[in-house]
Amino acid sequence: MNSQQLQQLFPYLWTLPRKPGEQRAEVLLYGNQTLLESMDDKVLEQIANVAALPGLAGAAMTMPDAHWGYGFPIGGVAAFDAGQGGIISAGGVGFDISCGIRCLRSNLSLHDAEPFLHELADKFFENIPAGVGEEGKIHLNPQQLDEVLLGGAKWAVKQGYGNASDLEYIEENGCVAGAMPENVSELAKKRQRGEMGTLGSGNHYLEVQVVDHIYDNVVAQAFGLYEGQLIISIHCGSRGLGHQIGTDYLVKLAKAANRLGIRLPDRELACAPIQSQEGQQYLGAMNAGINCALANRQILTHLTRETFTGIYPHVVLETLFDISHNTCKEEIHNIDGKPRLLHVHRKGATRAFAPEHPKLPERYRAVGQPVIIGGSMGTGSYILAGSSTNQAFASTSHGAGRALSRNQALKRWNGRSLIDELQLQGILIRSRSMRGVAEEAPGAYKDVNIVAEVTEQAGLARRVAFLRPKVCIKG
DNA sequence: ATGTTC
Repeated sequence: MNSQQLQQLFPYLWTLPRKPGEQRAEVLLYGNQTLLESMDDKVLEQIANVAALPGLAGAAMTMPDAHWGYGFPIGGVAAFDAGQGGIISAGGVGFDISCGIRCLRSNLSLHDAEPFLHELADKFFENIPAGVGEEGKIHLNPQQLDEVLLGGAKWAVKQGYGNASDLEYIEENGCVAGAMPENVSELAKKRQRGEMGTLGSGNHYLEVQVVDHIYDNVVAQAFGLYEGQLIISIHCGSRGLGHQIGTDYLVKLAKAANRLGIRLPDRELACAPIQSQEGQQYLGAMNAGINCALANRQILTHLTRETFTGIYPHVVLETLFDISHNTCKEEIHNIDGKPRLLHVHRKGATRAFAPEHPKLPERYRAVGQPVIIGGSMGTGSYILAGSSTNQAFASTSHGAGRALSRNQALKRWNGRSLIDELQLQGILIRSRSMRGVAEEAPGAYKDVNIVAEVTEQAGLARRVAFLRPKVCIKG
């Protein structure tokens, strides 16, 4: 986009001035000039549309990694007040409900693990189901699937996948309230019955990484991180179930908007008042989708431990944190100094509670919530910590963010040669889809280093550690 | 993101 149309408020905060007669709330864009210039004009159009939706509280915002999405931009944050006619939108959550990252810290250094990295890559590839429509070893009957939707990661731990300590370090302790499996279609449930414990495709991955650099020693110590340490990150979501909920409710919410006379600036912004029947139905289905994703990452954590232990019996893998970046959450935030209960849509945006937030586990209370910014294949990831300077409804960036579309990437790169190039850099890629690898070429993403740096400079979160990839399993 | 044009 052309940054001339924006007005700079602070070094890393911009606004889009309203045109005469334009009826909408304030739009705020976090970033520097380079990141904003590289964004599609559609991002601006989309976030201005969001700012025109009913019941918005405060400003509609984009994070430094924002890019064009369905209706809402990816990297978009918008909070709505149910009492003021505020809406909920499936496009504001994203198709992959509760897509997120589970990060595990190990008791091994890269030096210890170097001799068996190839074996680790092969075994992970063998044991972690990945790819479109790929099913796992777990097949659930309808009643069991409903239990997943109600119980989330707590259900998974009860089944023997992981332990109680995992739950302590998952957002919402592994299970959100308000899930209503009865609001999830039979088709959505059917699609999921064989997909628990699977990675999926696209930008999802399981990575073995090494802590390459520590930015903040005090916070790193609280997070249990040190240079040279081996880390595992699992990026995935609610698979077929979440996608089907999104598809189902786009239609239902569009009908509701029409029935209730809500004027939509874009039909992709299908939404309904939070207090309407359809709004409540979607909330119940979305919360079921969140629990599905939390259970999924918990089972994948178990498979990761099983695989790793098979190669290196003394490994200990503890959950550092598990955080989603596609959700709508009911939270209390201050608007003009007054606390209000809001529904915060974060689509491709990570929650980042500041130090002393009551929902944080004791271990992290003094330093803030771990925030995971996942990089593109082969480029590295960042661990950050929530900051008291955040004024974006406790939200921050979630990843590098695409710079080129999947089609553009396919024209420019070849999967096989990318894998060869990365292997020369000491990064082992395993994937069944060469097309998928080409679509995920590192060059198709923005520079994650700049995203993390600007995220910190903008006061959204503080950098704690940089993780360099060693093994990457792609869908 | 996605049984990748349900």
